[in-house]
Amino acid sequence: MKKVTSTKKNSRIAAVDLEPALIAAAKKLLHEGGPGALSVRAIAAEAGVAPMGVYNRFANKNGVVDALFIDGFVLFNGALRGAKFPIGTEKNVVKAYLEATDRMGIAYRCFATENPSLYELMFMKSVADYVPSEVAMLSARAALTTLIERVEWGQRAKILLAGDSEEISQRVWAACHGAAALEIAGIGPVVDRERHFRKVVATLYRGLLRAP
Amino acid sequence: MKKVTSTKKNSRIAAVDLEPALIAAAKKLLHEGGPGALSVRAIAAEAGVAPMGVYNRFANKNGVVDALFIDGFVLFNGALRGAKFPIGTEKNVVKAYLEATDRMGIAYRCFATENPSLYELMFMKSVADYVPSEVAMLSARAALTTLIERVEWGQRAKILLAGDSEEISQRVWAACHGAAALEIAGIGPVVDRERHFRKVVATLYRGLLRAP
DNA sequence: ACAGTTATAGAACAACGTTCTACAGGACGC
DNA sequence: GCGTCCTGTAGAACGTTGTTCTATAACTGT
Repeated sequence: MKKVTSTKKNSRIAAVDLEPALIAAAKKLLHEGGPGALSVRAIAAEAGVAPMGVYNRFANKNGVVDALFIDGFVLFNGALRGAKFPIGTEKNVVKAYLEATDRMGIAYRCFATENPSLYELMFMKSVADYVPSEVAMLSARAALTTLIERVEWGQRAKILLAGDSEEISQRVWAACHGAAALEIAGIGPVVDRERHFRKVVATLYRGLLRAP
Repeated sequence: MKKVTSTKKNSRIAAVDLEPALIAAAKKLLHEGGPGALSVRAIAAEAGVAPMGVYNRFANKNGVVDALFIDGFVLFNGALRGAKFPIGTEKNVVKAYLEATDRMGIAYRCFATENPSLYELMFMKSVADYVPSEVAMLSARAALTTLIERVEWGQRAKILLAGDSEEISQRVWAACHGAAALEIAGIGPVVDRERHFRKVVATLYRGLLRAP
């Protein structure tokens, strides 16, 4: 084990930043083998360390899971924010807005289908006995904020119905999550899953329109 | 172990119909302790038998889970069908129809919130390494059929948009499931969960209306 | 250089799903 | 009615899990 000499006093720096290494190892295992492959021994082995290495950095296995959870929501939030949003100068604002919501739906689905195990971990309790920590819940909350901003934009532009933007945003989230979750679980007869997902989002937004 | 004398030839009947007893035991454990409490040893002990009793009746633990899955979908389908549906003689058909969809949404949410562990098992992969069998998938499919019937009713009455009723029904399902899953997972800031759930369903159906 | 702290590896423990191994007791041919 | 077969039973055992314990080795501050 190579150690890094520390400059901080009264503290000892461990093997080359083991904490990120463990998280990276866990992420890799999760991605390649699903939640079932996420064992303390496997994580430690992947990071080239003994199982105790995990417990020296985290309270327990769920501590690592929590890190994945938080990291996942950062990625998730970034994916949502990556969907270009109309500035408001378009001639047909409603059309532009709905196209933007469509892009965001696509981004949502892409995140879920490209990282199904991560998505399951974040939303589907796939890791038994794991309950998100307080800070994890905050990072989840941050992702909702993105949705809220989009909804409030639509409300200000008089495109969407007025009302509690937090609650309305969660309606959007619920629709997206439902479609994504059923797709990941392989439940339902729908074959063209992407089209279906976009239809779910579009239908919900149609229901939110001020003047349909 | 009390045995039941058999009249069938060349077969031996085991302790008082152990199979249903094991399923009942599993159901009780799931309901009281969540998916984590569902262990082969616990199921067997609850049914007053050795762990091998499980393997004599089922292929493995997932066999029991599959039974719970199927049973859950029968219950679920019954709950959905229990929501009274308009016959079509009402003076305001649209209003009656939307009230019926509201009732069905409430029934959906009731099932999920009253049997959260069962709902997780059915929809949220809460039992690791469990994949529903073919027949289990069929029972899940049967529940969707109920939704399809309701949607097709609305289409025939010219209330809802025309289109692939299977796909449209799954949109409804996705919205319901999304709201239920987020509620069970405790994700999202919404406080009045019942109101929110009904809003989700209502918003989606508004998006499906022919003439809003 | 020495004392003290601390992360480490590896063994150990309980519980898990599953398999193996005897054994007991009803069902069948006679 | 009797002996044999078969089958469901209990209990131990195996490998793996999360977690804890223990002894050791190595860095830190003086």
